[in-house]
Amino acid sequence: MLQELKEAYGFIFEEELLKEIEHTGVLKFAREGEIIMDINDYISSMPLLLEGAIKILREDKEGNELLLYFLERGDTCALTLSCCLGQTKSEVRAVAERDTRFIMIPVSKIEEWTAKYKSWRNFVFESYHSRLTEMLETIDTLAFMNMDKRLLRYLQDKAKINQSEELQVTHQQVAYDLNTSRVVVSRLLKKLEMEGKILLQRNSIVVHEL
Amino acid sequence: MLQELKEAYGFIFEEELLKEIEHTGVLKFAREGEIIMDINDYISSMPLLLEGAIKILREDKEGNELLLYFLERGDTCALTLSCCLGQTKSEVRAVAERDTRFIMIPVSKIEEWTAKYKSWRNFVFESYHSRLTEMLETIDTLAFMNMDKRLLRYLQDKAKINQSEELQVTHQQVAYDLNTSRVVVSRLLKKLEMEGKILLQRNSIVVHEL
DNA sequence: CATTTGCAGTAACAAAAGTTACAGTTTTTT
DNA sequence: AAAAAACTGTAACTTTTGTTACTGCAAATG
Repeated sequence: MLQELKEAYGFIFEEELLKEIEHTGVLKFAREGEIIMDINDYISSMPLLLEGAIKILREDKEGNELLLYFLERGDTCALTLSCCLGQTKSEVRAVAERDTRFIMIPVSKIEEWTAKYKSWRNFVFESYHSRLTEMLETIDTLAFMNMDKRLLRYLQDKAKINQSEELQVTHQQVAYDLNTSRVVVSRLLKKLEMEGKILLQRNSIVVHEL
Repeated sequence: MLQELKEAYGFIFEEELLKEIEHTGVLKFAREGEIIMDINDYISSMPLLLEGAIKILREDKEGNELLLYFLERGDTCALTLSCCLGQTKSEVRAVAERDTRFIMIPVSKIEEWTAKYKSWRNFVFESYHSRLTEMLETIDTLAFMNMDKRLLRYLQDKAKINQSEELQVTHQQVAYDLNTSRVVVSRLLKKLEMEGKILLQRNSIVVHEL
């Protein structure tokens, strides 16, 4: 585990903290599609991503979903952090976007390290900053962009996070993430294909403009 | 200043910290409508609200605006905090919703107190939590609600923050906050009036359901 | 191999939101 | 007092998004 830890966090944390993480953290693994954390779950530990990617979703009372953002190696979820420290339930759902490896850190250590290590404090604040920024970007897309732009942006983000131009998704899955309908997605995808920005295949979308 | 400080923050901060705040903080005053902090401003201090209310806005490249949330007594802006600590430019605009009194705390002290006072650490984390929660609510309204619901919710929030059922606003001002057009606002306001939820007058809207 | 299921394409229509234009007020300015 | 500016209401129309329904095709299943 130490080797993997160093690759993802060696540049931010000092040797001693890495050792502590290795010692107290619990290594976990989630298969693609697995729900790592759900809405209303009580959270008592936070994840440090080693490999893979996680998508964070919001849901309303009717069960409509919306993708908030992706997490990748070196990230943690500030919303989870916030839940941990405030002893509240999770406001979001975390789903493995790909097969994912991560380390879970218990709340007690989070607080302890905040007092003990400056690098950890910085990491925590940095995480809050990143997540706030990503939430702002999400708000931007919702408030200022039409569905066609949102869709293209989504495809580009997803391609980046999966490190592949070819996305193995159905139109329905895309529709869920964007909280719209399958028909709307099919329609706009066709338009994007006409414009030469993507290529449509059965169960897969190839994104050209990255 | 101490008296005012105690009223707003006496229950959260210990005596010693209150004294430090009184000593290093700079008391400021902003008239209704005044821009307290703008997009791309470099931020080196964070505000603690004593009296009044501030609205936080987002803007895109075309100049379209969107209200994110309100701050009131006892609040601080986690986005500002985040900017301070990360030495980055402001991502949002802060405008005095009413005449407002607040204390500005320089970055150096923010960091110093984070190490020194547990109550301050809690306050900082609590602020992050509140702001993340409010951003999530903003996202909910954008992603899951139609304009009529968003409008009613906006009016209720605004009435609450201004501690008055009667809002002195024009339809155009409402339209700016919700990033829609004046005509749409007028149309939906009329519908809300028909449903008995509000009363329309020139330059003012009376909100019944709170 | 026949059947069922899941996926994509598209038409036709409905609802929500945005746009343009103009009229009738009230308020402010000159 | 007359003119200009600001505010609201509304009609008519467009664009965007959502919904329903049906088709054809591919993949999975028995």
